[in-house]
Amino acid sequence: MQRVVLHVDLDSFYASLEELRNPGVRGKAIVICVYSGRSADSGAVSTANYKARELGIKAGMPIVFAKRLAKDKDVVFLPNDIEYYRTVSERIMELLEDEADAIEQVSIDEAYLDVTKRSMDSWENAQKIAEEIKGRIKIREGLTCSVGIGPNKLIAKMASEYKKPDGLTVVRDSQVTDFLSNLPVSKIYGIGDKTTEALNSLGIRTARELANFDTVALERVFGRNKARLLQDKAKGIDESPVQQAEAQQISRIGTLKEDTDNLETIVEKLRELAADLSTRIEKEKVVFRTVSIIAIETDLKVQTKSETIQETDDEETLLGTARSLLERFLQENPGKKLRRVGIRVSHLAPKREKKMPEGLDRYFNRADADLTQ
DNA sequence: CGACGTGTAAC
DNA sequence: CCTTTTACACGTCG
Repeated sequence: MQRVVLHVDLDSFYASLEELRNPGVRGKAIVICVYSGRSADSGAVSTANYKARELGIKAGMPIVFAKRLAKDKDVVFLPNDIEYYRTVSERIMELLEDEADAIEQVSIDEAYLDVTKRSMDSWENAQKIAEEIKGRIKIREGLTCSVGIGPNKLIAKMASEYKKPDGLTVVRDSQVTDFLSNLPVSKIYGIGDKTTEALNSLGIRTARELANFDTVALERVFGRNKARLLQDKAKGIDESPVQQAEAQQISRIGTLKEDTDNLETIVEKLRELAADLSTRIEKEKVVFRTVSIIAIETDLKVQTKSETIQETDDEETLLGTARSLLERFLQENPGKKLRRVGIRVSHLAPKREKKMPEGLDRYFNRADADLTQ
């Protein structure tokens, strides 16, 4: 079944929005930061616009590094304002919904669109739809985006990467092999540093080499599933549908003012995070069965601890469970101090509408819970 | 198999 | 000297 899939990626979204609402910074190098609050410049770069990227400033980099690169240059550092970015994002996603047979939002600034039907299987028509989308986003919001078009999500995603910013790249099914052939494996979506290293040590450097590599030998290194996944990617194969997936887990994480192993100090932070998480749980109308804490130590090593309980959506239960997990963690790791701490809920299920008076439901068997839609 | 924990990846 | 959030694969254990 041949498909036509678009990937729409808003160009340096956060930075562009700040330029739009603050004319004073237009045309300058702009760096959007997540400040952690433990010292003046602690935190990381969320987005750098293209002017800032020219200086070597990139997303994920510590703010202090970015400031060093910006030394003596005219660079604007701004704190992020996710609330505002989300508002604009929602408007754009609504606009995209009108342009697609199906849509899948993957992050605040990215979405896949299946346009197979409305393009009538024609790449030319798909390109017209993409131009239409780019025009609308430009007129309505003053923003540019990069669009990739391909026979599946993987190719659409890599096509949108191909030309940025304000790009439009079409990779027809007949062009997939050529598009990928000499691409370094590190540029394949889903292949990161570790996997690139492992592939390189097998002498594999390009997508073509990966696609043609002996499958059995690859399986010995990566296991059957991962090996299959890797070779599919290298061949541009991706059957996953464009559809909004239900959330599997929801989490919140925060940075402590200073490294500590003090129970009450950490619980205070957990309390904040649990409150925030509960708001989201309520908004999503879900219940959860598993609670985890995420402990990030001074050396940034991550450890998790989790417990599965009776299905609930109660904030007190959430915090209580997190607290007991934290107590266990501190007991098992005496002397270890935490830098950051997080809380997560998983095993989510849609919340059922209450049909009987408060509390009465506990007299009934809950074995049918899995059948709820 | 379900629960739990870790690693990898991307944003 | 360092953010945040999510997904998924996989190993291990009982």
